[in-house]
Amino acid sequence: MEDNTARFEKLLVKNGLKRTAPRLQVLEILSGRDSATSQPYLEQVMGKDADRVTLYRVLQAFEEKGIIHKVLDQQGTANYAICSDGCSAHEHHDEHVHFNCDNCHKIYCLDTVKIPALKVPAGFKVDRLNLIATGLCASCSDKVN
Amino acid sequence: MEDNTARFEKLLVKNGLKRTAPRLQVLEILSGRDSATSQPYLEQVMGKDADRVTLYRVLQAFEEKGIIHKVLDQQGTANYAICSDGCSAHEHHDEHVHFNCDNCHKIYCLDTVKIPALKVPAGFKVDRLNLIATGLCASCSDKVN
DNA sequence: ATTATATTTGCAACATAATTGCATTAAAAT
DNA sequence: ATTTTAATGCAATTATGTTGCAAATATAAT
Repeated sequence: MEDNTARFEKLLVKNGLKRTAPRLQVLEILSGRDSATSQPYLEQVMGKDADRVTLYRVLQAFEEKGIIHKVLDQQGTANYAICSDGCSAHEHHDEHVHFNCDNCHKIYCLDTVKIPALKVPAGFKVDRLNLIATGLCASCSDKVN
Repeated sequence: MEDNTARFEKLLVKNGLKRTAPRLQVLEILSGRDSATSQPYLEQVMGKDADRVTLYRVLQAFEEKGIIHKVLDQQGTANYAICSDGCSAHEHHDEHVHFNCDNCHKIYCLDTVKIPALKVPAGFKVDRLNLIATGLCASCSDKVN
């Protein structure tokens, strides 16, 4: 599947968004990475191809439509990853665990790991869960040993 | 136990920190609240009693010593809460669940709720866990009904 | 009590991150 | 082709966090 572009264009149209260069570029970059991508990184890679403000707005629009989801890392920096197919504007299915590596600082979406059920005190109504595990990723713990 | 001040002074001395007005004030404010407190709120309450920079440094020093711990809310804003007694500079015991209310935006430390054990893919080494639940707190879900 | 010291504070300047308004441009609809 | 609507880029502004340094203050030493 080399023709990502066509796929992305469809994705945009489906969500009522126009097919513009900055938007396609963001989708290309995000899809080409195995972990969530920080806003600063995107900004750096895109360079002068797109204004900083445009990037913010693209990310915001994508998030609202459920095309991408935001994960905050330990420092509170926003990181973005393309949502799996189940996501939509109204129903995010990103309740999987995010893994933040202390060494390479990548953020992995561990789609296979589900967050166990949780007992909360009476009266509390849980709507969403966000679990961030920190430590060493498989690749980095290999190198250390 | 109305004499918090004496208690706080001891806490500072124990951690090799001098007993200064801004530090005591931060401890007073944090201890008087039932949920984690955001940096902006602290800044607002302290007003011109302390410089913004001082506040940052006080919070940083407290965190390093294990006197308080930081929780990031959904927006990535730093929130602080006094650690329970088990905490120290070297060993934070803040692996409990934090609850972020959508309505009042308070952050509760649910000390009683433990994070369930987690299965991660081979090679990943988990060091710390941070689980944020979002929804309605007991007080707010009461009001709604 | 006074002085010495080491820490802490407050200020100024700077750096980074994010938002808003508005004119211009580009995409889609007619 | 023209119109309409959405998106971009720029400038200005606000929020957030950091650093260096001189002045002030808490504690230890005398």
